[in-house]
Amino acid sequence: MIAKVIVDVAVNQTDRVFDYLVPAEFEDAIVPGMRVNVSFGPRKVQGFVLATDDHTDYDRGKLKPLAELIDLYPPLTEELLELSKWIKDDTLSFHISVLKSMLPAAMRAKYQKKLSLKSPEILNELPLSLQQFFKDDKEIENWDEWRKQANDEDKKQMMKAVKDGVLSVTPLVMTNETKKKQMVVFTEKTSQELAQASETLTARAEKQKKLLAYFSENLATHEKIPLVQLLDRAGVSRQTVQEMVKKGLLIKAEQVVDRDPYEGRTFEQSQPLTLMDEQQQALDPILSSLLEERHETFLLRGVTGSGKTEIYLQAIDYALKKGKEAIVLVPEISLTPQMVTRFKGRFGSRVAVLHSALSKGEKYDEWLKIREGKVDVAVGARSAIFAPFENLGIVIIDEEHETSYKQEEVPRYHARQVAIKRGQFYNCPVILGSATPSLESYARAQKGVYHLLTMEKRVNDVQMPQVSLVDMREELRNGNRSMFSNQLLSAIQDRKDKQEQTVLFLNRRGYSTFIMCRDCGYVAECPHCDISLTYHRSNQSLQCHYCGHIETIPSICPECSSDSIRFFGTGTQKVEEEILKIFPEIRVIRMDVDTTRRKGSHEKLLQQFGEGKGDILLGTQMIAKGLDFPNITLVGVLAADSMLHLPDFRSSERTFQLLTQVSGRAGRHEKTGEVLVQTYTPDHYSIMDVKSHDYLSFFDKEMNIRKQGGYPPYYFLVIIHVSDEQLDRVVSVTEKITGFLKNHLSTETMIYGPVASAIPRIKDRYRYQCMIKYKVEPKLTETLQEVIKTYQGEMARTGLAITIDTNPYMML
DNA sequence: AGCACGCCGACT
DNA sequence: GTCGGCGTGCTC
Repeated sequence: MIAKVIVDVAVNQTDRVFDYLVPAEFEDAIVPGMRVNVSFGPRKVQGFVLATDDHTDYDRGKLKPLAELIDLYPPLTEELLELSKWIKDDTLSFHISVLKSMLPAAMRAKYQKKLSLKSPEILNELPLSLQQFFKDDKEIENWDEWRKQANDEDKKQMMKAVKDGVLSVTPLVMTNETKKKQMVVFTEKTSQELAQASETLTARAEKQKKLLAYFSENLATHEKIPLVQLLDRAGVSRQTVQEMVKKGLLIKAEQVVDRDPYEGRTFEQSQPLTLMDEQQQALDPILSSLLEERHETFLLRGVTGSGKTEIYLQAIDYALKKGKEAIVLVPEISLTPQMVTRFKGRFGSRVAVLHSALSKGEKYDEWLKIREGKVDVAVGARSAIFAPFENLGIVIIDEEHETSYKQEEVPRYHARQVAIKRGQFYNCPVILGSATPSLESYARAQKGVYHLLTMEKRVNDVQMPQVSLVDMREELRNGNRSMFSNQLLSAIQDRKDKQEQTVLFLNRRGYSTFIMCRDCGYVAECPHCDISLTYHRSNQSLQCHYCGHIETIPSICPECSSDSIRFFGTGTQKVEEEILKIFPEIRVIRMDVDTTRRKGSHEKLLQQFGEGKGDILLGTQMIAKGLDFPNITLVGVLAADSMLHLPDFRSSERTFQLLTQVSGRAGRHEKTGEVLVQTYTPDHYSIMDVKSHDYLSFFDKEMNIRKQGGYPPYYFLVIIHVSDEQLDRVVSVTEKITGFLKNHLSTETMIYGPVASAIPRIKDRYRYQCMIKYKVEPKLTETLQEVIKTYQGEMARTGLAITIDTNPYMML
């Protein structure tokens, strides 16, 4: 038997199957989708079995046998293997990169080199300084790691010893998919036997008697108790337990436990809510698609607070009743406790949550529950789209317009496309939900490619919040130079008086604190990147967000020696300070990367706010979504247009989506909500349409602009990034690529470039790009592959880097 | 990617 | 005469 294997060597030349002989002992066990260890050239690597058959085009006599099977059970299903082929073609990634990204991080191979003494008796052949590392059978577990922290002399000696054959290097392939283990204690004796044993103990053995008594009173024979728990409950020490183990009365053992990240938390069981007419009308077509086992993509556009989640829940419930499984994708930042609680509350322990805040091990455990069929709902961020279900009944993508569904590293897949592929395979519906659908999706729904479902009303006929625009130019003219308009200040005061809550939203994107000289206009910039340095208050430094360069804050301008050098821009910390200056008695809960870094702090802050322990919730992106507190009646947006002018054709769309999203936080229940949007461009359509809650109007205007500019959804995009330390090479390579594309692609396709990227230099590397806009281009993949092939040698030898992004989201 | 093979310069 | 530089090519 022959196995077709994709090896874990991510380069162009090895991006194809390699044939291996399957040793007779593995023939019955081997299944496509399993990981295997194979020798590949002179080394050992991991690989994935794509298929097994009896055929090979290679010289049979030269085939190597595969070394070992890693899995008892294939982590990837046949369907996921097929899917991986489509993704690698679509995104021009290496097959191995796609396969690896389908698995939880804990299962991805780690390669290390172990350094050990050839034989123990030659220890004294080593230089004296190195002997400490190898005496008493010691070894260096991770040679690459060791080299990073060792001094040069030791390193040199060590390498010489390897060369002289005193030390040997053993390559290891490993993973860390270990399940959590805990020590448990149990007894094989009956309680009578324990009581008898207790009497034979001396009078001084008080603790031992106590321990035995605890066992005979509380635990049945063979019943296991975790060691930590036992110590706590019986009130004895480890030594006492150890003593009893020695005497053969108790037995200690290691046991694998299921790590449940939500252990110990109870979720109140929720029942399906009665749907409003509009909701029912949206749900019905989904249910019939489920009933008829027909693939269909639905675009559910429902205004904020229209009850989309309830529709998801009921659709899933229906799928589960048919014995099928469900995947729910939620944007990373909105994987809030509130969302998890709703799913856990309805489906209880049938839900696995793949949360970015979980540890590698916890994620692996959740993944395993899916693979082993212990759960039938997976809720998670982007990568949860690869949940290894085998009888998928429905896929839901909440906040479908979110850009985080596009992976920005290789493989650059979009979860929406992957979801539809899986839906087609399983003949099941895919639901894309959003209050502000992406232009791509809504255009498809209009064309009838997706089935459009609309909900214009909020649940219980709650009114949409009143949105007012505050013209900050006007404020400036009236002498208000602060970041708060008078209107916003009095509204905050008003809520404080009424004991209602306020959400203040600061959009940090394209808006950071930088340092500038007021006399000569000097701006502190990174010496390695073409970008200004950001002021970090916590350690009083200037940092580059792209390369991590840190420097101290100059007290005088390095250019003109003036001392009027100062900070510009606004951060959440600054806003908090300013608020407290104006309203010293107001309680502000600030949520940003700094205050939510610690695990669980996100949740904690929201809980505090929910309990009314704060008057104002101040934050960035992360507060825009999903929060639902009845007492929020005011939402203030400090700088609505801060990202409107980013060099990205989606900036208007993002502005509209984000503002609509934050506005939706206000007045979701009995109390009506008010939204104040501060802006310097109040007549921009993306801001005006937020005021009138008019998605369709925004859609039409934006579509027009996309049509004129030749952007999606009218055209498809591909961006080719080229970077290198030498500017002339970047330019010439990009030029050649552009020319090549012009010669090989159809005449209707537009090719732009070479142009410098929006940030022309990062980490001392120059960056150029070339953009392709096309409608139909059957030769695209082939042509792009040709480009990669042409430069693969140069990329391997030198620092030249070329990356291709099909359907890019990051234009920078 | 790694690693071996292989063909030209400065050294015991 | 040999050690070692890194260009080239292969890995079932």
